[in-house]
Amino acid sequence: MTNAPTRTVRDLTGMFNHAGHVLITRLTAALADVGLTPRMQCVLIHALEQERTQIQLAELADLDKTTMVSTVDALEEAGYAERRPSATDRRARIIAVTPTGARAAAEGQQIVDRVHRDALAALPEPARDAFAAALTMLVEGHLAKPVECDRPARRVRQKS
Amino acid sequence: MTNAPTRTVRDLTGMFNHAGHVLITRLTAALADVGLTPRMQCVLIHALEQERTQIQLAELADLDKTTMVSTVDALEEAGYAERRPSATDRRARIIAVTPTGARAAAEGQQIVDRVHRDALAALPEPARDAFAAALTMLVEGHLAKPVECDRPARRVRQKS
DNA sequence: TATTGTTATACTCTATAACTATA
DNA sequence: TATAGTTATAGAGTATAACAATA
Repeated sequence: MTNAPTRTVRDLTGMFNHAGHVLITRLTAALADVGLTPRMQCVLIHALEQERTQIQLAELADLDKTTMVSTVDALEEAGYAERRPSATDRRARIIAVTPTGARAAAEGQQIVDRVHRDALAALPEPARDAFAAALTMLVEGHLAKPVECDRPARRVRQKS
Repeated sequence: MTNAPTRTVRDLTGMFNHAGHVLITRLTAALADVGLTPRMQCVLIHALEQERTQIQLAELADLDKTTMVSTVDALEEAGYAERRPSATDRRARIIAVTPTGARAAAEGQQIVDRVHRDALAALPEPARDAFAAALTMLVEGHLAKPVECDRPARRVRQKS
């Protein structure tokens, strides 16, 4: 018996996109309870870890710097964060998380983790960790970065 | 020793979205060689299987019927398909694939399969089929459909 | 009254360019 | 000259509503 060739997987792309979209929808609905969007939550968490500028946060959250502006606007309006001048670079703004924002972020992270855990819990125990490990391997390896493309495809820049 | 709790997976949503985006980019670049977009390819293949109306194809390709109009426009312009009146419903149009379109679709499917196979080939053999099976299980099961949501999240309706 | 296909339009999000103030 | 943040705008793609023809 020879090794069976890898079975062709139909619609792999569609499955990734579908799963991502459903999860974004769930995160959006669940995080609304604490006044956050997935994007705000992502930025808030990274801003909480250490002093970071908008540019640094944009990089971590995979956002354009222009998108970061409106995200920080929303965080300020919600009272969850404040722009403060950097002590070392007068061009840059440190995003300081308020106590209220820190509480929201903590609750938000529990929500995010729960949504993700619930999703993976649909897999039988032996497959669960292997699936997560394989997905991580793909995303960090072969699927790490897109090819350059004349007509760049529409993108969903949504993490969590 | 008790069972270890499922490790929290960071950024599961982000990984799905990222993988989907990278694959769309690759498909878009690769399919351009045969004059197809991923969306055209998807519609063409389903139209080839049997006589189908635009609405039926829209359902299969997960497209809005208005998006289907422009997709079929593109297919006609490329000479890959034609709108023909349905024999049984004078409102409906059957999308008939031309011989040229059939050849393009066949080449396109090989391209799609190759891109997907290459992606999965990045996983070690024992994990490959298990990963595909788990992803399918998630998408058909727990992540089958999004929750209803006040502010519906932006969507990438891209299959293949 | 409901459905197919079409058109037009609004809306959301991304991408780009230009500008300021600093470095 | 380059970078951080901002603003404005263009661009791609989705969603919605309205319409004509037909069921």
